[in-house]
Amino acid sequence: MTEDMSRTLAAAERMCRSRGLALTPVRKRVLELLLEANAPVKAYDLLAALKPGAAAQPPTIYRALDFLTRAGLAHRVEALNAYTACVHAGGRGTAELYVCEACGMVEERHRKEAASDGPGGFQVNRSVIEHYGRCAACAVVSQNA
Amino acid sequence: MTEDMSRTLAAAERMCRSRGLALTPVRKRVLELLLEANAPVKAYDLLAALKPGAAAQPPTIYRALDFLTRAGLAHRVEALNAYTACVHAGGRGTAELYVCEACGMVEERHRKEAASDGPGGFQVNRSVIEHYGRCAACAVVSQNA
DNA sequence: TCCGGTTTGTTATAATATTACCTGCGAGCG
DNA sequence: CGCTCGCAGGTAATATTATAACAAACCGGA
Repeated sequence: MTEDMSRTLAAAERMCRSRGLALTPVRKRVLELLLEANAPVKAYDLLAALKPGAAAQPPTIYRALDFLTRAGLAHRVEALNAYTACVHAGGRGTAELYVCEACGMVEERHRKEAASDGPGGFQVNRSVIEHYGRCAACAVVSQNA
Repeated sequence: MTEDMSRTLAAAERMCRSRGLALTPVRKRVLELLLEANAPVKAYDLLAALKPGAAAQPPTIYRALDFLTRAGLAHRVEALNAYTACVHAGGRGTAELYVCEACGMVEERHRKEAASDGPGGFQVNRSVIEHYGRCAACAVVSQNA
């Protein structure tokens, strides 16, 4: 576990405490697994990692993911049916994800706010913004190939 | 079938002919179904609509949807696992979708460029941009409620 | 203590999507 | 014509992703 991860976890704990959210062992463990992975993780892979041997059941993981995403501690990567830890624990506003298709790395930017409402008076509640391509390192490699 | 739909279909046919793509009966029918719906449609709903009685099998519909999305005639709505016809048949660039959570309507905007490349030299191939909220009409209704 | 809410466990099943293999059809060509 | 090659679609089976429904455990406050 890197120092960054410890810091992010600690920040998550503080945030939950201050908002009265329960970061239970299961939830915390799932967040750790997401942080350890350097790429989006599938729900069933988390499930397998959660209780090696005595396989946990799907609702366990989906409930934890639901909690984490609501709390702003994780994101669902819609186009991959996968999940990734949020690096700006509990950050407000829309997260914009840059997913490298070569190495899996996810960069995250937070848009300041509420994406200017849409065309013809459309009121935006929630936005999904995901970019797929190659991170700088992988772009170089594929150039050489 | 509205006049708009006929026009869009005709445009799709022209586009396919000019690019040497085969808009076969199955594919055309699926596109019609997407156009008739005023909201994103699930793959299995299309499947049911495609061959009432003699249920078609999943690959039929997924192949058609794959063709249509590649051809730029339809979009997959990632966060809904659903599909919607593209109103700018074959338009280039990234489509940005505004999905009304009340009535299901989808507005579509096309961003001109290939989305400015991302942070730290990230090269974007493909972007998913989906906004969820309320269209102008539904926003008014919910205000009155 | 008892109650009420929240979290987790457990079983079953629903919904979404893909693999693999086969059939048929039409274009190009000897 | 007869061949074959490639694409489109049919079919069966299965993989993957997600939820429903209900029971048990836990925990704080009245």
